Amino acid sequence: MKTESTVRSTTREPLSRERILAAAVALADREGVDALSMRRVAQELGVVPMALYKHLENKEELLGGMLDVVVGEIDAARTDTDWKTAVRERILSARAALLRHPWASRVMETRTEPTPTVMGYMDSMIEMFRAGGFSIDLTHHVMHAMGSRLMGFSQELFNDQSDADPQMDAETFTAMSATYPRIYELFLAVSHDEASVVGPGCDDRFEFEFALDLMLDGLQRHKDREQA
Amino acid sequence: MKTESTVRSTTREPLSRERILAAAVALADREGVDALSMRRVAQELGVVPMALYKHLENKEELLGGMLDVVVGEIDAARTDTDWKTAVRERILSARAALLRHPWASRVMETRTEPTPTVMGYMDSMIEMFRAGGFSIDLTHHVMHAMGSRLMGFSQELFNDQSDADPQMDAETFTAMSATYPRIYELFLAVSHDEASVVGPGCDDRFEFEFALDLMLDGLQRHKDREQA
DNA sequence: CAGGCTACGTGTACGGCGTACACTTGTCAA
DNA sequence: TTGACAAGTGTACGCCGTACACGTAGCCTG
Repeated sequence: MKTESTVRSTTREPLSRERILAAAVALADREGVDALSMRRVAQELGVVPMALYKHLENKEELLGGMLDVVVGEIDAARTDTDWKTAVRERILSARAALLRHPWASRVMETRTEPTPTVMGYMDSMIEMFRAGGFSIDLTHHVMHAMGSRLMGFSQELFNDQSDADPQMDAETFTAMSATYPRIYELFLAVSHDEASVVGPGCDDRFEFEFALDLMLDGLQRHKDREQA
Repeated sequence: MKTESTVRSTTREPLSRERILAAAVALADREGVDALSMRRVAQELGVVPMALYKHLENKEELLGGMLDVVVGEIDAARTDTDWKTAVRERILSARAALLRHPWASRVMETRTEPTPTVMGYMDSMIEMFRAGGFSIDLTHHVMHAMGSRLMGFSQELFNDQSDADPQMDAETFTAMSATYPRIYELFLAVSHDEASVVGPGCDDRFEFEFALDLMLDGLQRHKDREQA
């Protein structure tokens, strides 16, 4: 029947770059970036893998597009405060976006070329520092020094202590004290410290802001010295 | 002939974890980490892929072992100076090791669990701060704040401007000035600045040390405040 | 010296990946 | 009606990591 086939074809709404990216982001949020393959995304959309290639060059472009979605969630820059507050808040907004999409920082690290969206974000970040009175040279160094922190993340070397905690039995615990006495000592102190908070482990937000403020304060001093 | 086969079998010296790791590191140094597959490493050693699995659990362990090789190249901690000098020099030594093996930082970012070797390195790093008079709490924050910088690297968002430079034609250049005026301005200033150095682009070492000192100075201040 | 155990290297095979390329099909303008 | 064009399909290729069964050579014990 003509009508039915027409109905069916209009019922299944057509693919588009946006629909693909949304599905991919949702999949990565739900099952992690390791589960994200062209084939899997296609399956999620009820479509054959090669169909994606009508809207995307390749997987690289898919990943880039997904990052653009995340970057798009970062708040715009405030213009009604001093540079430090504005930068600080924006970076925390970026961090919040990355926390909603935990795969994003890892994908970002992997890529070599930034997308136009990311470039735009960097551009507006530069603008914030320049508007705050930073010289071109200092701003340049700042951008390097801040690095990925501008995007709201910093790579921790062992990021997963919250995971290892509960299953750590007494045996490995004491073994650790012999092999890595300093780490053990730190670990012990932190566990005690945070007894009031839910469970042991570090307060990630505090640690991030500690490091962020360390940098911002240092930059402030550099700027003041430069202008003096 | 018995003798010949005996000779042959002794001529081809047996595989070992060390030989495999060395071959893998050499391969990654030469052709990049993307070219590194179990099959490729095996081929490099004139052996069938599955042979590697007699000495290694899986590819994860191969990567971990490769990182251990790199970490093993980092100088030991000096004990004859103040904490800041000692930490600074050691981190720069780590950076030098990573520059010799450009794939290493990316591999490190990828992994979740640190190897015992890396744990040992972290332990000794903690020791340096503690010996320098940092409290346990502050040391803890320091470790988080320093993050991957402790291992001698920091992730830059667009790490490859030196590559894009030469082939950038006038057209894209002016297009950039319209789309990303602030990046353009920065770029222009930097290019001018470094005319004395060989070619344009940034002095990576300077940028790394700028950020490192920014952190170390900030930490110094924290420590002094704490002790006051 | 015989026999078997063990450590090490081999061969084959499986399921998954990204994606090239040739094909159908559905839509709409001329 | 037709025929061009865009969107989705199907098949296939060459990679990947690695499970598993199989030799085989060397040593240890009887």
